[in-house]
Amino acid sequence: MENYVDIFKVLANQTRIDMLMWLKNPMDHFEKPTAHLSKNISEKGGVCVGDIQEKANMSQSTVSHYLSMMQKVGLLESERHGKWTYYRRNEEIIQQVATFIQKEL
Amino acid sequence: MENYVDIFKVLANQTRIDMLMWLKNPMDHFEKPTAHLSKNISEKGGVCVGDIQEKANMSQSTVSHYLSMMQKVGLLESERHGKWTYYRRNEEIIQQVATFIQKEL
DNA sequence: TATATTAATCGATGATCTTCGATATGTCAA
DNA sequence: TTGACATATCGAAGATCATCGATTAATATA
Repeated sequence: MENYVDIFKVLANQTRIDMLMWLKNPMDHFEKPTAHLSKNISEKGGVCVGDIQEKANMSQSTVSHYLSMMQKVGLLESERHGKWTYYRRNEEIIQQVATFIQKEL
Repeated sequence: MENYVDIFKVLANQTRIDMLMWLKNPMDHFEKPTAHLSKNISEKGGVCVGDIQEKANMSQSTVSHYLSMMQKVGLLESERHGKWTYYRRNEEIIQQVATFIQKEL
């Protein structure tokens, strides 16, 4: 895992915070989040870049970049299926950040 | 209170994180944190800018600026006594940030 | 009141972040 | 194998951040 400063850098942006919250309950924020996925794959969930981009209303390159930096610090995990890359939250790391602030910071 | 993004911006810097941790247990990190303070004042604690600067080993202006931005977003509170300004943690806000991440983010 | 001390503010410069469009890469389907 | 589509990467511009030294403001004291 990464340094907490790097995680805070990633969180220091409203769009990226929004993305994290959208992914908390994909059904509430995306039309058909797993439309391209076969059932067994879609169990772990995740939303593809295109859907997130549409919601974020930013350029494809920016959204891809944001998602990749969120993954780099551990807040998200990704899985590629065919043409699509699905991103989902890494709940463990997110809780670890909360615990760090609560106990150590 | 401020937006959480602004709090994360403040936390996106190792020196500022260090400062927050030093202030968690001033006795462990500073010589005589309350040397200039009369007893009744020093009960609430706090460390003056000069002591924090010495520990941080950065310029006076940078340290003062950092402390003031930490205060602006609510992570610290300050109190001036004579020539000195004492900074201490705002535990409530800090816990609020932890809770935000744990429950809402 | 003049001076020393502590902290805050100002102005500048280099570094990093934000964001885009263009291009490259990977993958499916005709 | 050639397009079409989804995503990733590249390179650039403008904005914001990090950090400093110099100056100003506030306070105590000689």
